[in-house]
Amino acid sequence: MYDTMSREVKEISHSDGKVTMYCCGPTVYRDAHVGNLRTFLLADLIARTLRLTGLEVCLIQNITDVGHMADDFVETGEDKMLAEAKRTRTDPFEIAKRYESRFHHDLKRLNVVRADAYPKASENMNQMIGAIEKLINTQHAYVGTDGSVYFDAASVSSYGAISGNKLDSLKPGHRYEYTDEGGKRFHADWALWKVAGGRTEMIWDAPWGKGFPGWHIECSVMSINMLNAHVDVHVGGIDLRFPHHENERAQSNALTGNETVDTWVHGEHLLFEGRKMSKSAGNVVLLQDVIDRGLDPLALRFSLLENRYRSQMDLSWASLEAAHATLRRWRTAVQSWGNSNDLKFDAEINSALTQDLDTPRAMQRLRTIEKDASMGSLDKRAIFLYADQVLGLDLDRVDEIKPLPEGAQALLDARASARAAKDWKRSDDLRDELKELGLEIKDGPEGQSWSWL
RNA sequence: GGUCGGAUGGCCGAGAGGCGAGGCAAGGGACUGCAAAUCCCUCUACACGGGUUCAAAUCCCGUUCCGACCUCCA
Repeated sequence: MYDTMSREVKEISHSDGKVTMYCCGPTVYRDAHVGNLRTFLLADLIARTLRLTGLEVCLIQNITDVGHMADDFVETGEDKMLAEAKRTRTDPFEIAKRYESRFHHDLKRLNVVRADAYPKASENMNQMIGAIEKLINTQHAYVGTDGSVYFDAASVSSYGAISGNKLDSLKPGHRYEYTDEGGKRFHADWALWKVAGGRTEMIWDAPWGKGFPGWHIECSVMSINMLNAHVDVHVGGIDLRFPHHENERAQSNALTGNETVDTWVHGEHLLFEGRKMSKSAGNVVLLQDVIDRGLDPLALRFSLLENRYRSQMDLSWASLEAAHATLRRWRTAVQSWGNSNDLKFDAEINSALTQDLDTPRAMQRLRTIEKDASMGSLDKRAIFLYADQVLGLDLDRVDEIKPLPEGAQALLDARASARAAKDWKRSDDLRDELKELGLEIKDGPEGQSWSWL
């Protein structure tokens, strides 16, 4: 995989065949949109590919339910969680709980294999406080003049290694007006613990007074605690490269005394119809929107697989519809190739996936196999099923046998007789009626057949 | 200003120095009572200017344009 820090494609490390993975998860104050899901899918694809090669994977994905945007408290006036809570007049923990369960629901619909654990910031408060104390004791952090605790960026000499940002060039003034937050010694320092100030909700007791943790510390603490202080692969969106991962790296290395993360993998952004997804552009697309259009949620997965994770990708309804059509065609084909559950190793698919996760090449290989007249059906099916272990498109899915809606059978029979009598008008009308019940009618040489729309 | 990516046919998009990915859309055909589905065919491109090479979409230099990140973000 391509490592953002060394800027090269490198082998994933492991110890005794076990790979530890960490993926920065969602802040649960709203639904994850399809762009967020692209990053979560990336972690899934890496984990599945590693497992395909026989490695054992332990994946941890955090859930931020407190503290996000704490650094920005002064500028925006509100924490995202609390703002949403206030807007909907709901307890902030209720909001977190609701969106957390929706997050899991979306992942399931996208066939993302569950992580081994989903630790929450709010449930790791003591560990975070302990880590902050340790950072203070080792001179990496200090209590600022406002009572909050800050990390001393300059105390980690290699700060900036991931993003290429140097402390000097981070000097304020280029794009943003520097707003003095008051308590810091140095502009690049960031908060580990914010004292509550006027805030009354989502605050905890700590040696420095009631308050809440900074956003970056949770990932350091959870990854170190749950993965035995070493992360082989760390996954996240490209925008987290700086400052989140830069700060996380500084904290983690200060806590463990060595390079905690071996490979930093960043997924590029997903655009929708040419523009970055944002509320103001009005082009935020949720998985539910895809489903509401009558598309299989896995059509989204299909579309995402057709692009490299390191490239910006432009998604559109046209590409989702194309993916949906091909997905259906593949499932029909796989079904027509038999019902064996055999898997067949394919060198090209294997090398495409294991060399920096080249999913488009794997998909292209499947298209070639689909058309290859010299290959037998059983082999085709076995290779498709082999690839599906990573692609996760449910290629062997057989449409569930739902009972026919009431009256549908009578309509089908009536249409069969109408066709026999060459009463085309009536036949077409009946076809329309059946369509409204969700049945698609196809006339073939052996008479009519139907399938679910 | 700093750092990093891009630029490929109507559209989306792979490209590993040398027999032109693929998909979508469109047009034509086969099959159909019609439709749908399926199959066949057609449309053949690499931002611009130099360079290296027998050979460049691919490597090098320059130019133009676009995007991302640079204390909100997946």
